[in-house]
Amino acid sequence: MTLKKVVRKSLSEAVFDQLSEEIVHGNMEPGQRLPAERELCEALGVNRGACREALQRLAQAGLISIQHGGSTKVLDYRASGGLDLLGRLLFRPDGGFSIQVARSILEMRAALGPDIAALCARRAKPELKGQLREVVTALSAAGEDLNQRQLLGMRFWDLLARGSGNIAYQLANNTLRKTYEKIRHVLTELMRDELLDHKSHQAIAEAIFRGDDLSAKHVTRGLLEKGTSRMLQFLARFEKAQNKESKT
Amino acid sequence: MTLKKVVRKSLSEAVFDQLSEEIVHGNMEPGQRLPAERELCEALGVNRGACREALQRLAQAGLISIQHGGSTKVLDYRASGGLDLLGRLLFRPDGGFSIQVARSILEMRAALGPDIAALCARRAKPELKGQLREVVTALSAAGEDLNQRQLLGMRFWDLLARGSGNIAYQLANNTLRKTYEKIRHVLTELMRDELLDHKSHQAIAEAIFRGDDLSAKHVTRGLLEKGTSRMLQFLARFEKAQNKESKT
DNA sequence: CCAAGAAAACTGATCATACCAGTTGACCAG
DNA sequence: CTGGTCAACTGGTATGATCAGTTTTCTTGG
Repeated sequence: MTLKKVVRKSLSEAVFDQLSEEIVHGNMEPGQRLPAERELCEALGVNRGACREALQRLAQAGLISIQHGGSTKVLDYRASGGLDLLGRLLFRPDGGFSIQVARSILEMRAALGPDIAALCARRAKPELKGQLREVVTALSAAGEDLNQRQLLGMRFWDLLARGSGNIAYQLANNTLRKTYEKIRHVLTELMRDELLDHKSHQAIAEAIFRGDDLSAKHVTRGLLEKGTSRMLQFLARFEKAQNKESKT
Repeated sequence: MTLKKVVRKSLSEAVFDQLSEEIVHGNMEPGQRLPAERELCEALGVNRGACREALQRLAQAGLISIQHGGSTKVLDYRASGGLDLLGRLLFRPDGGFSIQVARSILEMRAALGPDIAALCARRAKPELKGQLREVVTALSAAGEDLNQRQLLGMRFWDLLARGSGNIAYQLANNTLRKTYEKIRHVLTELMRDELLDHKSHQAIAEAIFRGDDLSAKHVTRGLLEKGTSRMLQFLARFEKAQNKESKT
């Protein structure tokens, strides 16, 4: 039996979810006016405070623009949204996930990963190296437990991002991790090869231990490119099938 | 005469700014309890609604964790913050900016840029190529007007990110652009060489026009590495001077 | 004395209502 | 056509009450 954490949603969060979903996947055009707060909260059956909290959050996410006295307008999320939108974009209303967004994430990962590893090799402090060693040890002990390997993989990348001394990488990694956590269970089998490639993970760690940035970058690139191309290949086939299906 | 847009801040935004500044640059430890809403709004002299709006936004930014019934706790922004934190991290309380954060941003830009250009060369549609051509034309007409070249440069990168067909790059670019807009005026002279390197910009555009991804990547890497290393060099000198100063 | 359970105190969540403040657009005088 | 006035609309602030969870404290039965 696997127990799942009960999610309790506040009203403002429910409103936020509904509106952002409507903006991202619905039929709201950029520039379109949102109903006035008083109308909106009446239509949604919630008090104005909850409604305002949601609207403020939407504005922070770059999905709407609020102007005192004027009306609230929908923005083009592609031009003003932040990286945290990835999670919402990835999942489609029908329950599946967007292949285009998944590809985007994989490409970004492949572009950043090697540089993160290289910087980590150059800058990591002894304490972090120790933690990294523990993760590698745990990885070699995890055997073929793919779920466990995914969790350790996240920790692996968290450490690399931290060790890179690059705060932008750390923050981007935070966002990507949050997105990954939501989708990793459907990717488990697809990532099998990458997850089981213990040799690469070990080689990256060892390159970092000895401060060999070039080697760290090179091995990381190999690991990610192999995993990425494999997943992209699969996604492309999947996409084709999906298109064919949607044409019927 | 240069007119600057008047900024009007709402109460909730002021509270948000103050608290996030306190968390990021102040002395609040992760795990520390925030005062209860009722105390907080009294201490700040604002109503509870404004206070709650700010707290909800802080939670969305990954700076605090709110729990119904329990108390609100400060999180470790390095482990849970999103990329939009960059802007706040970049600027220090004393008015200057953090060299470490600036370096991070430059490194990220250097890692992403070449891949963005390559993907754009592979995927850009005719319409986007047309817009890109206009920007390049405008750049060649801008002469040595560095301010104008900065603006066109932003547009240049916006187009590349959009043309890459990679939504993650677009969203990351949005965040980086927002940060850049806040600091670009102090970087103008420092970026002189990069801004005036019209040859590289033109070469990137032309590589994109003919779908030559490898060339686009290569030229972009050259442009960014040159600009980055120059700025990093300067920042390193600056950092040294700053350290020396802080020791006295 | 201790552990289980009830009660109290505390915290965030929701609600209703009133009023303040900025924007917009229609209208009118010059 | 310009500038000003005013009414209607929109978001912002304020207050006070109540609901709903969590944490702490205290009681109680063993």
